[in-house]
Amino acid sequence: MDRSQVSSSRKTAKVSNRRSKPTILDVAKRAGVSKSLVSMVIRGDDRVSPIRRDAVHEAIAELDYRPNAMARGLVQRTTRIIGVVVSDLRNPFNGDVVSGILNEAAGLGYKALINTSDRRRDLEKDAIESFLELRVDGLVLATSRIEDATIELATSAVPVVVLGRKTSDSLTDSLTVDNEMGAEIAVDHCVELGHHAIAHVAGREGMAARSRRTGYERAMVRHGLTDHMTILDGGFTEAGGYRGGQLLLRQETQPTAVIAANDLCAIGVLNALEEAGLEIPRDVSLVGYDNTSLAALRHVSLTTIHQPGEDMGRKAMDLLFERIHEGRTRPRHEVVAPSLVVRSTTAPPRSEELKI
Amino acid sequence: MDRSQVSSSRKTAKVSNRRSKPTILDVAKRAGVSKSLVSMVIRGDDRVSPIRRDAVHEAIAELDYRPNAMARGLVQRTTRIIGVVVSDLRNPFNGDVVSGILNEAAGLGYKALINTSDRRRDLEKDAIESFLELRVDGLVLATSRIEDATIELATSAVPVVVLGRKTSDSLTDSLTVDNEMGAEIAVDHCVELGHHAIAHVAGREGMAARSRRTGYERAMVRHGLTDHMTILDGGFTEAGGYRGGQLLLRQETQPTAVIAANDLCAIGVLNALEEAGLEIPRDVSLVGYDNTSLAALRHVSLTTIHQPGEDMGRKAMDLLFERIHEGRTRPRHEVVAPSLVVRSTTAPPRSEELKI
DNA sequence: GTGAAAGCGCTAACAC
DNA sequence: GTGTTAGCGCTTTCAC
Repeated sequence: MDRSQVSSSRKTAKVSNRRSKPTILDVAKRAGVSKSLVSMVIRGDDRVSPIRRDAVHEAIAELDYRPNAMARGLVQRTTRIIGVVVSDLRNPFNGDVVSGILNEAAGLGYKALINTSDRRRDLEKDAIESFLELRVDGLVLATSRIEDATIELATSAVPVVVLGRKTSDSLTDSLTVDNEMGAEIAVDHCVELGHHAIAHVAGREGMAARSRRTGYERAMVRHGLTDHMTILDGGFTEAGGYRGGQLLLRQETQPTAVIAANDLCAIGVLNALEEAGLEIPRDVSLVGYDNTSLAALRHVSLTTIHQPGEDMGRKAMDLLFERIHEGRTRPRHEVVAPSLVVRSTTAPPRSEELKI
Repeated sequence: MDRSQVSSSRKTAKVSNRRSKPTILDVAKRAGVSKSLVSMVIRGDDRVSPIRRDAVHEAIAELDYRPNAMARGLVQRTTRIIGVVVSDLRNPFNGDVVSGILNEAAGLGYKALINTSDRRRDLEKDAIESFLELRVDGLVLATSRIEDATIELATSAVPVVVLGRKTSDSLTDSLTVDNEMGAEIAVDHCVELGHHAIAHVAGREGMAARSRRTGYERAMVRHGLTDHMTILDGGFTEAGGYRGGQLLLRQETQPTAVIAANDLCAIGVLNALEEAGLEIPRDVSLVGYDNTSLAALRHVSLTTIHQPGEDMGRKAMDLLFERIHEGRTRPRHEVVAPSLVVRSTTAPPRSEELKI
């Protein structure tokens, strides 16, 4: 009711009226041209005479006009927006992924918007639903525990790429890091340094834990170190690593190198070993996994396996683009390679122990 | 051209046609009612007969219909979306803030979308501009180094709350943590434990560094410890803390407690002190700032100052809501209180040193 | 080169 | 209770 009063007074108070924003029509009137002319200027159409173009630009500046993305999206049936759903914004790795998406998206003329389920599984569906109602052009799902049904739901509406796990349906793209390979690289590194007795403090649950364990086993077999294989119960937490470290100390022949399930776990192992008077890497070499900011701490300086978060983000955006603009319909399941970051927790074994 | 062919064949291939999504009209036809009836059902209007309501719901499910948020937004002139711009998604603190916004927004019937400038100042404006074109109902700017002009630009279009620093203009709401108070709390804690010689390894630049330093000074004066005041050059990094720690070791009368500029800095101090053979907290007590995940590590277990990120997010959303729905126009500048988290790096001073 | 007119999908009066 | 209608702000043929 008072809304109509406001809009009827718009004509007299164009600029200062902060309630209803100027429309393309306001710009057109002010510049003395038609709506469509303004539209063309905004889109950079070159068959507009310079005189009018300037007039339009001036009017836009004076009115502080900003095109309405909803109106445009409605008619163009595309938003040039990619929705990104992440499970946990507190995890810096997701920050890397998002950063990669953002950069690649910008280069391709897209914008990315992020929504998080805040670790709550029931919110993942909401987050996705919101994006679908917004009519995003594509979706990146970086949330490992999401339900298959939810993924299919999204896929039926828009191109989707799932990060961090393989998808069960055959329609959705996926992008994963090769956890087996990561663990193998870690073992290879230790072997190259001269270690034979290499233990693994394993994670407890989830695909990542299983794959890393498998990779460890495979590498040990490949190097003919089957007899030296030791898998200890640990977990992805510092406490789990500590537990694993204590188990390690009780082994009759003590390993000279340890591959931890992740960085946090490695810190736990470190604590347990140091408490027992061992020195890292003099007495025992230690490799983490994930290359979190923890590992980079000088105080820790952990040799670890890096997952290329930014690259994954970029790649995810590329996969989306292929579907949106190049009409690809066959799903792709990309696997990216992790890499080794050598810091100060690995070294050749002590000569005494080499003789064992 | 072929688009029109697609839509003309829509009638025959309603469900399986994944190209153009069903509209409210498709639902209406299928349910044998009018558009507006469907609209009412979706909005939960209770003056629709149950028979028709069911028919509509059925049609919606069959067609996998999803309302178009853009079309709705266009006519309602509101999106019920809050835009959140953060400078760095790798910083877990921002994760807390976003989480708070999200939760509060959900309770108030809003959704929040996040965009990041990825630490690049030139992208902040873009991020904001995108949100404004999307016609978000409000904006949370959690990016400390943003330019004043950019803030004003945003404020002229939509309610804005700036996090982490006071705003210079008198229109925008702001929400800050009291850094002075935080440092004072840290000093108070040490004094209560019996310390007198309390040093501060300061940050190098920025408002936060200055405020924490001022808070330290004020508390020392308040406790009559002016003679014991020692401010060392450090920085917000681990290396900076290490440097500060070394300076500390060179003091003629050595402090029994240290307040670091932040947690990272505290880790650096810790390293320097431990390398010199000192034990924490037996020989020296240490307080960090920020309560990052680092501080919680068992290996570190740092007493520190916590900033209530989630609360701030919630509060930011509340401030926005006040403007949007309660028509507040006078700006509010809220300051929230930090709190002390006691862990294992602080203890009473050794009795020998008490006698000094 | 430029303008008129027809929608994009939806909501909100307003009739009945 | 239900249908009709008039836009929301924009792009896009299609004339001129």
